Amino acid sequence: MNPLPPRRRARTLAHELVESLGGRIRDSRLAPGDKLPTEAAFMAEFGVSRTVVREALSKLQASGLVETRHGVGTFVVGMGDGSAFRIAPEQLATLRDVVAMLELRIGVETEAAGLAAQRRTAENLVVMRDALDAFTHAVEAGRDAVGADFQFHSEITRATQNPHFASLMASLGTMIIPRARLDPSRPPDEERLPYLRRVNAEHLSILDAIESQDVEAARAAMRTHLANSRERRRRAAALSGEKP
Amino acid sequence: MNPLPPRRRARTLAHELVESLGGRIRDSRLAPGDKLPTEAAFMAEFGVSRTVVREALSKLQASGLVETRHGVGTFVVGMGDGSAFRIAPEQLATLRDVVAMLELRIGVETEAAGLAAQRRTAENLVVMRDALDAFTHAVEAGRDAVGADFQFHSEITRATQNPHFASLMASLGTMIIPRARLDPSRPPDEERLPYLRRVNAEHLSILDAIESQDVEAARAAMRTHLANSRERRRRAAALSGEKP
DNA sequence: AAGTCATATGTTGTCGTACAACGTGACCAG
DNA sequence: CTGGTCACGTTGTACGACAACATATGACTT
Repeated sequence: MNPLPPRRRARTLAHELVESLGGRIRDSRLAPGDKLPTEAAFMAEFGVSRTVVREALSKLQASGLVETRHGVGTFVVGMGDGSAFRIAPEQLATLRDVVAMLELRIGVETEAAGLAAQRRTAENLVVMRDALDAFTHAVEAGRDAVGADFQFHSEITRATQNPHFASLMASLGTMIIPRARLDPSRPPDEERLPYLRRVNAEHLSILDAIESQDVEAARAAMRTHLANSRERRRRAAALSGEKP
Repeated sequence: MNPLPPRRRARTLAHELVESLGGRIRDSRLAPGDKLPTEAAFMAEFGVSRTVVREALSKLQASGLVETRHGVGTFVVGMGDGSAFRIAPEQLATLRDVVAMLELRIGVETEAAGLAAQRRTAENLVVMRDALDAFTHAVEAGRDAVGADFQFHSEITRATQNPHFASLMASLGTMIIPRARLDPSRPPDEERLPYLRRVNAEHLSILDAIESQDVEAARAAMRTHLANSRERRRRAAALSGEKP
């Protein structure tokens, strides 16, 4: 089966334009200082209305890629994603996007777990245990456990003593958390309880491996945990009739 | 004469709206998860047309502050603080920073190599081979091979068919490349040649594994390659008397 | 009475046209 | 040659209309 089905048309026309123009800038078909075609030219080229063109240019402006001068035109100002990695909210709209996000997390967090097993301090362990306690209490009390979950994963990246891991995880988390809280496919409490207990068990085996400084076990436990999360997400989406 | 004359404060109506709404979000008058008023409500409140309102919301979207769902409304998604992952240039000054960067790359690119082995297209393979050819020619001619090196690694992340990997790699690369070119600890050409040949050999074994769709071999080859790079970097730094 | 489907309503997405505001360059008058 | 004015192209804003989408409402079926 194809794990990444052909992209669905969840994107708006303006998004496609942003993607297309952003690509032209990144591969230097449009260099900094160049003047972009006029809005009318884009209307003709892409067969869309001026509304769409203007919204696309507006987004590029906000991203700092281009600059528009009234009565003159729009100009490329920089090669954009130079050193700025952020996940646009609309890139987490579809199941495909969420799975893609989890794939990246598997890579980053598996390695982080391995490094954490080598380098974790006593204090790191304390914070992790506190986070798992908070997770457990939240689950049993029926409250929201997303925050504690994120705190646990976040502390693992901190335990690598490598600021890049923690920084990347932080920027990922700020996009993931609000989504998870508002997720419409969240099952009712009766189904959530065993589900969350299993997540908790997986967390514990990660913590055990890190505490005993078993690098390979930590990696394996983290990979298992995130791969399971991916499958759970897929199943929940299938149940609620979400299209792939 | 001056291609970019001093920018005057081009205060458009949309800009004022962006400022106003951005302020409301930052001082928590609009908390994450809240639903913003409808576009019609904004038209009435600010006395502007829907065009302006939509452009303002579009910019806020691009800034990652809000998210719009078709037929539902616009929602606050974050406070714009830690939502961007960027690597400050001064964070690559010391050997420790470079090693830390390589550790992150090991996590990301090892996973990317595994996914690439599963999903690479014929075109991906062509680009990779071209990049390695360019690398070889540059090495033999004594020219700079950093660009070709980066292109090879970049194409691997693209072969995952997962845009997040490619995007992250791109943002990493723009910081790494200029550094590598100006690296003062680069050994003279006599020492560089065998060093670069070995890098080339490692690249080839990665490509072989990806081509034959051997996931584990691709992962292992990539991990070996980056770990070796880390050690080579350490040794070069030690020789030139750099402090850890 | 409960569940299911169609419909109504509200909201965002796209389109089209029209005009105003702004910069630039060309043209013209002196 | 100099100065100013004017026409033109481009972006900024406005208004109106309809399509696409999501949710709520109510009617209908069982």
